[in-house]
Amino acid sequence: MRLAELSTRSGVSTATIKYYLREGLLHAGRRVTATQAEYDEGHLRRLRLVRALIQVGGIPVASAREVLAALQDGDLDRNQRLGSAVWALPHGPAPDDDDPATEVGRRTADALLDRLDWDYGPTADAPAAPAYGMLVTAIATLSRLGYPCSVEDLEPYGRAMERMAVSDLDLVERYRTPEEQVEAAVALTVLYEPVLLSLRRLAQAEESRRRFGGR
Amino acid sequence: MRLAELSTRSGVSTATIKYYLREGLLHAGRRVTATQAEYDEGHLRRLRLVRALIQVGGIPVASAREVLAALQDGDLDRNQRLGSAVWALPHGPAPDDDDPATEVGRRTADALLDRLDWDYGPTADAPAAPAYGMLVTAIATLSRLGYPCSVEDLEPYGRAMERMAVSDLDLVERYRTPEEQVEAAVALTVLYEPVLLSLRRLAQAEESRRRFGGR
DNA sequence: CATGCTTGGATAGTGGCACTCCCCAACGGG
DNA sequence: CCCGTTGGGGAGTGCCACTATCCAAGCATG
Repeated sequence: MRLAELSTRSGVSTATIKYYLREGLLHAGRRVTATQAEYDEGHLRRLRLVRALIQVGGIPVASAREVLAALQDGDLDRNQRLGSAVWALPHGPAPDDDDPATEVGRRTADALLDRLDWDYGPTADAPAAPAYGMLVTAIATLSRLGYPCSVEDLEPYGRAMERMAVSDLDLVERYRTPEEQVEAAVALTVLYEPVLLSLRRLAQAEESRRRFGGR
Repeated sequence: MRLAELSTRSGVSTATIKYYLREGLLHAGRRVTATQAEYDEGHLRRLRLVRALIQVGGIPVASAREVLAALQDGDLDRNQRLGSAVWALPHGPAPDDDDPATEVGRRTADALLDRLDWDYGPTADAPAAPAYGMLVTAIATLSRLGYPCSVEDLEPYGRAMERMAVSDLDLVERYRTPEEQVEAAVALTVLYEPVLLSLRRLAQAEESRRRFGGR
């Protein structure tokens, strides 16, 4: 199909598609002549994924490019590809080690990961995952504002996420090829985030209504 | 204290503080002379909250202003204030009703909220909560990409969020005054989001490692 | 009281990001 | 042959979160 058809079928303007082509989020179509190119269903599928990551998942174009590059890096195995894709997702400001609250955050995070028996914190031979820094920063910020969150407060959240991860991976394993699995993992990681956050806000509203009354 | 001291104590540049004052995120200091103003601990506290919401919570300045305005709206009771504060948080693009996938999303969301026995969906007399639209959009996007998520898939996530909401509200009720409670609720809603998301990513990495091996 | 630094307020400018507009040369159907 | 359409590419736009500059009014010191 031509660019114009890719545009109407995806609902993305040709200008934006050309922008994504330039930015490397979409690979070029098969060149038919010097001035025309042919796109296929793969392009349409990829374009829909890109839009979903950017618009619904809210991730920046540059991060999306890295995530997608990791998806199809033939040099990596399945677990590594998944790791580097998630690694490329935005993860907020790094912990500020000049701030004393960061020390609290780091200790709490380490104790929590230890309690949960996960091993993605910093070690001698591997750098900490970006999500680890994100966790430290968030705990530090809460403590700076005077809302301490202890390991005991956090452990149930960790356990809940552990159960979700199991069902996420179950879902991923329904797909046969590693390519499909890695793409599914990325899509589920990013697109379940708004699902979780909206459910949390709805649950809070519901619980607040139950406790404090009214609507 | 003077603006300069507020700046050093908060770690925020005077230029940025002046910007927040202009944008109404921080109320003006007590005017001492025509060209000098005095700030207090309340300003420092508010400034730290603003920075946390914007930098760690990632919410835009305009949304932060609305959230903070809701916090101190004396005309509302506790539940309403909490509701309108959370209402003002960013919630992504609204569902696109021209897209057939939105219909799927809406039906799934309605069935889910019904199953969970929550009542924050759209009704005859009240508009849907923004988080409802966020949920519909996310489910619709997943289904458009070919990742259907059924009510059965989502219910456990909803239940998990229900339990989190209970412990969130328990934490909020530790505070005595309604002002403190509402501020705590907003801070916990926003700042636990990165905690949850980072724990989820770490849990996924851990589970992926367990299933697929390696590190 | 003169001088020179600081303070707070206002206005304009900066850099990054995600597009979006416009032009051009090359097709290609009638 | 000719005129509308296509793809490529660079420049421009609008928004956002600051940030730099300017100015008049303090205050501090000699």
